[in-house]
Amino acid sequence: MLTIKEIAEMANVSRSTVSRFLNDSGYVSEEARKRIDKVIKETGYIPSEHAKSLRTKKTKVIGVILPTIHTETSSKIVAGIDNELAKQGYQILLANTNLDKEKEIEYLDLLKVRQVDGIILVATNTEERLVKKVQEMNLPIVIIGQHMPGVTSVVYDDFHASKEITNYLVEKGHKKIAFIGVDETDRSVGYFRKKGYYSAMNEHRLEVNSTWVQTAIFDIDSGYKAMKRILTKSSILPTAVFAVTDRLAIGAMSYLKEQGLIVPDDIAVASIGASEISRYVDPSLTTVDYHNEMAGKQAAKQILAIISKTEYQEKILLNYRLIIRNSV
Amino acid sequence: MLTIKEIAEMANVSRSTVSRFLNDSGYVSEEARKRIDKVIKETGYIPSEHAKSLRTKKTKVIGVILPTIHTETSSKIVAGIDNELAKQGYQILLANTNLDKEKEIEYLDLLKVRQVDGIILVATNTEERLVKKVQEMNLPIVIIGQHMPGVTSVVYDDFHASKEITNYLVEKGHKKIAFIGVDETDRSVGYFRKKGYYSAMNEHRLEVNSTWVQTAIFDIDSGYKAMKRILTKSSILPTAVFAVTDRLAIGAMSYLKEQGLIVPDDIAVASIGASEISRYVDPSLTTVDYHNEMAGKQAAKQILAIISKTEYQEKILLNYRLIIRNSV
DNA sequence: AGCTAATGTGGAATCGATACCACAAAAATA
DNA sequence: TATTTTTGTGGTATCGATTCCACATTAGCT
Repeated sequence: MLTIKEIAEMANVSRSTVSRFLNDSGYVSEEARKRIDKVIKETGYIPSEHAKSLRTKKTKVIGVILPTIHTETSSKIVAGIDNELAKQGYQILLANTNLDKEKEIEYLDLLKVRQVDGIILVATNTEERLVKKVQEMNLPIVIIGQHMPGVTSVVYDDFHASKEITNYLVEKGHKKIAFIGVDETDRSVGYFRKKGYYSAMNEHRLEVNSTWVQTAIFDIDSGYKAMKRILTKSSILPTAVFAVTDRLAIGAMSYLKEQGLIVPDDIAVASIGASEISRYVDPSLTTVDYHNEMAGKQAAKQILAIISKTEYQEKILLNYRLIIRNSV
Repeated sequence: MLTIKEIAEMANVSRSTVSRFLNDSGYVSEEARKRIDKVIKETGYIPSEHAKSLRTKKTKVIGVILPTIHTETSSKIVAGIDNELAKQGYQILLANTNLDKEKEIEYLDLLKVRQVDGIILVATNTEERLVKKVQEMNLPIVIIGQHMPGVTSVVYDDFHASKEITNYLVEKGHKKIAFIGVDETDRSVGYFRKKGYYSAMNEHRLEVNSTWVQTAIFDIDSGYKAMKRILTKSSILPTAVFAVTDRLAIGAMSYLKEQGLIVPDDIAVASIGASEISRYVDPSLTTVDYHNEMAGKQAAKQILAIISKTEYQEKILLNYRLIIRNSV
């Protein structure tokens, strides 16, 4: 590989001069400039980023830790991050945990070793150990999707979004509303969305039958099964169901159809996510748009601000938008 | 940051010894080993990857260039790659071209500068300049999705998949079959899939009305518009349509529904992709499963084989599977 | 005992860049 | 003309690791 030394020799200057030329730091005469430029163009020389980072301690790489890469939410977030970072010449080093909480912690170290300039963590939980680790990282870091004390974060307004969509179901005349959620260790999706649902139900003095509330994991099939449990175990059948993600809602609808029930006439379905297909399932899904790309974009902006030590907010609360379609 | 020098001092040995300990190269006495181990555990020292790569010329990072990150295909491929690479302690440096062909070439250089150990390119075209660049890279590289002479590649069997699904439509009694494709500079999705379609039509001596063949781009809305063009411009209406991707098919179905046409009774729809939602649209989509995760996995295996100089094939042709559902 | 081989250790060069500093020449100012 | 400033250049230390080599000590074998 070509090095700065060879370029220097070929252009008849010192390594220092070439370096100054490359970084536009300090004086370089017009003559020298031309010679160096010519040699570099001819040889196609590109300086080694590693040597550079070794000295400067900067890599222009941001580590991104994802719980899973093949969901629409994740890829939209990454797209948002990437767009913003690319503008500044930063790149993404990807770490996929596959929903393994242990790896979330592990990868923080791994990325640090790679000397990334910062880390964006799309978090699924707020376990003690993770929070502690994050706080001790001593490296610019931004969390997406969960609140952590003292850590810069970009969060969705899960409580209010959830409450609003439940309210909407009530407005539409539903009194018996079921809920498909996920484990509460996921504070945002699990805990706050459930709280929003209960809060709305309480305010309207509506009863929540315990069999109406089911816990699922994140895939479509799990939504199917949860809906099945609701229908088979409940003595009083609900007239509406709110699922915390689109995928769960799609699974639920799939079971309802199988049972010959009509959505929304027999049972209304609503969810959160606004995935692309939510428009194309039949009936189209009433859901909440969370602006995932915006989340990625904001997180990227924050991390760049932290790195460049310009001002940044500690907490960014994203807004959301209710999308009314035909499933309610 | 902690360096090897400090560890050496604290453990009362030389840097060489610490290095030998870390890499299990050469002799280290039991005593020294214990002392070093203790110091490292206590301090939480982690060696700098940059310094390491500077000397060893290895980074354990693979660059992945994607045309777009927020499609299911892409994220599945990346998931496949990631799974395989993670086993060997490799990580992914992501580069997203946003379908910009210029960037595809640019990123090859950019990743090289970062001294990645290899590159996996999910290609959308086989333009002269790109091919030339790839061949000149002088770095382990694997292409997914397109054929390139002299370059290791993992490809789908577009021609036969396309032919088979067209044949299936014919078997089902359709004689007037429309086609929604994409630009032919995308050899795989654009050119070969179209060829497969024509080949099947020819073999059955079926006529192809020119208005039946429409070109779209990759999103759902574009499928909608293409379907609209087919219906509005054709004097003889087709009884089936084959779209080269699920998203296009979903767009097409959405238009058909809007027009009050019943799928599959009035018009049958088939496509390629087997995206998760293809099961959940109504009617569920007859499509071809391309095993995208497998593509990623194979590409990762190939690149690791090239790096470690073990044996590898120049071309891997993936198999596919027809999934028969209700849209035909 | 005498000699080769195995075991252990540290010094120093090296990877490819940056950055500080000394110094020379030319230009600007007194 | 003398002196300060500006412009331009190269030498050298440095970043944090690895690796080769020299050298010492211990063990193993006639």
